[in-house]
Amino acid sequence: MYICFVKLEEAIKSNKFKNSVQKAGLNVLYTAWWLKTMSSKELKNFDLTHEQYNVLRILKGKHPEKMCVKDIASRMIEKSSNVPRIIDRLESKNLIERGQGEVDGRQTVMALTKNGLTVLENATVALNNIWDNAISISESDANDLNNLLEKLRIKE
Amino acid sequence: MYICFVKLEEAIKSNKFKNSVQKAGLNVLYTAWWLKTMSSKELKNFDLTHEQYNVLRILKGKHPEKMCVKDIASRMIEKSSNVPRIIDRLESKNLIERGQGEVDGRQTVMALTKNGLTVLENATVALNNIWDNAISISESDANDLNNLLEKLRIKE
DNA sequence: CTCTAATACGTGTATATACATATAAATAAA
DNA sequence: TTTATTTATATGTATATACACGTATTAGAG
Repeated sequence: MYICFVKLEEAIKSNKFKNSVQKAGLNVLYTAWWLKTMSSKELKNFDLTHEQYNVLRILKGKHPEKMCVKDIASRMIEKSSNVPRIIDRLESKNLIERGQGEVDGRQTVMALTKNGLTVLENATVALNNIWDNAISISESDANDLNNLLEKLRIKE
Repeated sequence: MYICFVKLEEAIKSNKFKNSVQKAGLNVLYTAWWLKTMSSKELKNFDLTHEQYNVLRILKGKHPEKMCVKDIASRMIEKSSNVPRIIDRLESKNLIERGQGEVDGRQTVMALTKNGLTVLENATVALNNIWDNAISISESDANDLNNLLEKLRIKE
């Protein structure tokens, strides 16, 4: 269904790793690329990019309350995302409504439109389906994976 | 030293996951972003992007033999990388030398320059240092992580 | 051998990342 | 209050991603 090499060695045609830690880093990068590619293909059916979907999903977390740019940015997976520009595109597609903050005049606040909520919900169903079908790992293994990834990121 | 939230819940300010599998997917995406950001900051000292470094590293694998665009592309971690344009930038910085393929006239073949090899080697030392210091996981845990990631990508 | 199809690469476009800088509003300091 | 500083967002630039399409060259069918 999707390009996917199970073995990292096959994916990048190399088996020269400094150690297992370096291999794990590259494996995380490759797996992330695979997940993003898979998701993006599905989201294309809804005329959404991965990042646009992410913003919509974050907005739904507070719906129908409005959120400001900063709050959205702090919830993004990729912290260096340029939220104002992602918002531009969502607004031009009438998926969100944007206005000036009333309490703080510097803020731009926004919320999902009715249309945005519908698109998000449909996209979510499709995306959940894809993930359920493509990711073949048990809940227990997923828990182990979560623990290992958080172990990897620990700062001393 | 670097922005890093150990717990995913903290990183994306959410604990509403459909299940552990979904959380693992998001965790992989966040960890990949963290690794890339960390690496890019270091590579900036060598005026290289993550992707440019990746191409140089691939070229070194065959050095001093020349490689064609297709061979490089097949070894990239992110398969949708636009290799010709990454090459443009490496050539303009005199890190690689590019020419027409002799056997197959359609091919563009290239190899590291002396300067490119030096830059790559220095960047590699710095990058290995960063990874050794920032990634706090044992070889044994790294092996488990590799197995789980490859399990996740298995197609039935 | 000629014509067609496949392949390798380059280029164009929309969107995103990463980061520097600008602008306007709010807060703090004098 | 007036000024200085911080904060929230917008904008600009270089590079990258994702993908469509164009072009030249090779390979294959007849």
